[in-house]
Amino acid sequence: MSEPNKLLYYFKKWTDLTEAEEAIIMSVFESVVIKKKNEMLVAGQVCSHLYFITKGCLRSYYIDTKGTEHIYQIRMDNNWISDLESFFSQKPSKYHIETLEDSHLLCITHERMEQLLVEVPRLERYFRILFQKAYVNALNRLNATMWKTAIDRYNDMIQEHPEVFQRVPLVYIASYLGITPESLSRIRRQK
Amino acid sequence: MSEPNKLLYYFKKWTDLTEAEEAIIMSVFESVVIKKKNEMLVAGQVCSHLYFITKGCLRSYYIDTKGTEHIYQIRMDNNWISDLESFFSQKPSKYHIETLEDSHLLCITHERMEQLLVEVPRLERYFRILFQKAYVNALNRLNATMWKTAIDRYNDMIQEHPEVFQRVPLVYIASYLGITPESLSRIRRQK
DNA sequence: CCTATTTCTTACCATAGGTTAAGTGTGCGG
DNA sequence: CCGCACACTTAACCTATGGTAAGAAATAGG
Repeated sequence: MSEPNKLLYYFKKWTDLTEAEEAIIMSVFESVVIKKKNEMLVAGQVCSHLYFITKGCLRSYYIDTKGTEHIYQIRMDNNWISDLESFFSQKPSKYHIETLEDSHLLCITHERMEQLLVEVPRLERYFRILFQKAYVNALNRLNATMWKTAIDRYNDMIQEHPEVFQRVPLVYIASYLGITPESLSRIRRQK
Repeated sequence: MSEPNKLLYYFKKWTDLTEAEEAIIMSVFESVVIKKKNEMLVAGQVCSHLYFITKGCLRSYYIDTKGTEHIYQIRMDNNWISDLESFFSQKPSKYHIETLEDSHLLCITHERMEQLLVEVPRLERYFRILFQKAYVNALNRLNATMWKTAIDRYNDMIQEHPEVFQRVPLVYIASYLGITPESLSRIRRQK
C-alpha cells in the first residue's frame, strides 16, 4: 500500500470519502523521509506541519527552566504527531519534536490543512473522533500519573505498548512515565 | 438569553448554522435542573448523556481500590461534561459525575447525538475544535502534574481559575491538583 | 577489531508529599 | 438556638522518588 493510500485507509475507517475527495487529500499531503535525531520542531518556532507517521518513531518534549528534557509523547507507525496548540493557532510552540528513527512522514501545512477541512468537510468527522479519543487517553494518563505508583504505570505500559520497549531507549520511556531513568532502573531490578 | 440559545451562541462561534439546523438542535437538547449533590453517573453504568452546563458546577471522579475518590474534572457555567469514553462507546463507565451546586443543564442522549451529527454534519467541526482544545489542555495539565511542584500547580490554578476557589470546597480542589487536603493546607500556610 | 559514546545500573542521601490522628471553626437543619 | 456534620488546619512521622556521582554494559563508528 502506498503511503498516502495508508492515510486514506485510516480516514475511511471513520468517515466516507468520494473519489474526488480522495484525490484532493492525495494532492495536499507531502511525503518525506527524515533521518534519525532530526529536530522537526524547536521551542519558540511556530509548528508549521501536522505529520502522519507511516513508518518511524518520534518524540515530543519540552525543556524546563533548569534545562531538563521532559517527554510527553512517543509516537510510532500510523499515528499523528504535531504540537496542535501551535499548529492551529500558528503561535510559537513551547515544545520540541524530534525523530528517534529514520521516519517516513506525510505532512501538511497549517494553511493547506484549514483549506482541506473546508474543501472536504467530511474530514472534520475523522478529526473529531481522533481528538476525542486522544483526549480520553490523555485524561486516563493524567489520572494514572496523579494516583498510581510509578511501578503500576510501568507495568501498564509494558502491557499496552510493549513495542515501545523494543524501539526506544529507557531514558526516554522513564521521562514519558514521569520518572528519572534511575527510578526506572530501580523498578526494573525489583521484579 | 434562553438556555438553548446560549448553546447555539457557542456552536456558532466555531461553525456556521442555517435556521433549519438551529431548529433541529433546539429540538434534540433537553433542558433540566438538577439539585446539588446529585449523582448523574455512577461507575459501572453506561454514561447516557452529554451535558452542557448553562449554570452550575459538577465534578467527575473515580474511586480507587482503597475506596478513595480522585477528582479529575471540575466544570462550571458554559462547559460540557460527560464521560466521553463511555458515552461514545456505550460501555460501562469507570467514573462518577456529581453536581456540586444546583445546576441547569442541556442534555442529549447518545442515540440523539449520533443522529444529530449525521443531520447537522457542520457540528462535527464544532466538536472537532472542542475536543482538540480539550486534548491540548489535558496534555498541558499532564506535563504540569508530572514535572511541576504542587505549589506551582496551586499558583497556576489561582491565576487561571480563581472562580473555582469561590465555589468549590478545598478538599475537591486538592484532589483535582493531585494532592491531599493536608498538603494543600500546608501549601496555603507557607505563603 | 578497538575505541568512544551512548545506555543503563547501583548506591548514597535529600525531600516533597502521603498517612495518621487530633483539633478548630462554622453553617445549616431541626 | 442548639448540635452535628462538614470544611479546614496542624503536627509528627513515613515513604516513594529525586539528585548526585560513579561505574558497568552495550552499541556504533572509524
